[in-house]
Amino acid sequence: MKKIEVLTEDGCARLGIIRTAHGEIQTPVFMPVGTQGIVKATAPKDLQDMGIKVILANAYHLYLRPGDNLIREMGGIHKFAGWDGSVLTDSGGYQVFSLGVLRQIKEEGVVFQSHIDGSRHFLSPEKVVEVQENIGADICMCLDECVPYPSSHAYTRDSVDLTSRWARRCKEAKKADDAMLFGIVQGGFYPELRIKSAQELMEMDFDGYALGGMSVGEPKSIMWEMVDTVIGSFPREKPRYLMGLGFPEDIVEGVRKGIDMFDCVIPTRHARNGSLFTRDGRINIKHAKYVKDESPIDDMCGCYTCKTFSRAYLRHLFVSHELSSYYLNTIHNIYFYNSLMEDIRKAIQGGTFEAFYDAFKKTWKGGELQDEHSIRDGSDAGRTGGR
RNA sequence: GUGGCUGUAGCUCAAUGGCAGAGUACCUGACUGUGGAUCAGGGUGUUGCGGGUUCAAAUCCCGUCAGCCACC
Repeated sequence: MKKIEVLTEDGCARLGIIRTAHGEIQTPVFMPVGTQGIVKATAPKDLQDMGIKVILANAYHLYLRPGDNLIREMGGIHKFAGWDGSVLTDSGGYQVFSLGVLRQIKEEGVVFQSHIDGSRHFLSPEKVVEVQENIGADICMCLDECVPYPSSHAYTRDSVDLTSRWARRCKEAKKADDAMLFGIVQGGFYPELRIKSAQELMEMDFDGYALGGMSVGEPKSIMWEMVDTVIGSFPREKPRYLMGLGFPEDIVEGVRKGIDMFDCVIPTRHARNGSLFTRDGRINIKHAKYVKDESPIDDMCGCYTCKTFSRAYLRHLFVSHELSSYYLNTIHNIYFYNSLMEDIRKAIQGGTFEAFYDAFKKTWKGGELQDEHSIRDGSDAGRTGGR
């Protein structure tokens, strides 16, 4: 069954539509992270006004607090959190990885301690699906094991096997017909294990395929090599989701390779840390050099923050720890990412994505020190992809 | 007016004759399926000022200025 309608393709880049119980999502799409069902420092209306169609919530966090059963009693996450758009929930597999000290992975599932109160919990693949259905997610993710970098071949192989067994159990546990369930490809940075993982998941026929365990400390060129290794084998009519990425340059690169969906904490977390995106790269609003800067963050940006405030005032708000700083910065960064995705879709639609890609590479300066590194890696990966 | 106490980084304060330090603030960097969190790096100084003693003074002596307290 068709889970994404591919409207047009430009090279490997795809323009498409994913239809969920809460509307249509044009792809390629960037999903802002809203762990608690809401994007930090914003209100749902702000995102709706910008044209955001889908956010990413987190089953692990919502399970611990306020509890998935409570959310179900309150009518589901959409009603509870006042969000009409689509919601994708991450299963908590990544939290098991990132909160590693507290966890124990067994065949049955994961035992872990709450980071909130230290209480012990057990999450199985079945439980994770139940939690996401209670929450009322439009797109659910399987429980997976995200292995650190570097990990041995033997450990990674066993981990892929476990992730596949868990994926099958997730698939069998799923009841809700109106929700999709995505499988997550693991395999660390061993091409044959990535292929094995992808093939085993495809045999189970998920609604979409995610690439997990990326950007965990490995060189970017290796990460893109893994994407190249498996993406060609994915079915055309299923969404492809690169989990946890990334910076604008990562997204442009991913789209070029055929990725449809992205999520990342960067635009929102960086906003709260004063790091703001412009069409040339990133600036940090806390820097003293902006103390009398009357210009907006980006004079080409159409967001409320840029239309209303100077860098000088935004710096003042940030330095003063004024709450509005987090709001205004977040609004800007999400608007920036959304505009980037609109531009990308427009380019694919017009068959000019390659030109867009080249122009982006030429003008984009990434972050401060991160710049050269990212662009160099991106270029290498780009050549590989072009062959 | 007399006596006493205090004066060191933007702020609060350490260092009792031996390389002028801490917390905070500030400056800089990191952050990739979110802790507005956190982590890493940086000392930014006429030790109120001017003399003196000493191999060596924030430290001891003299003078002076400022703030505070007590007493005329």
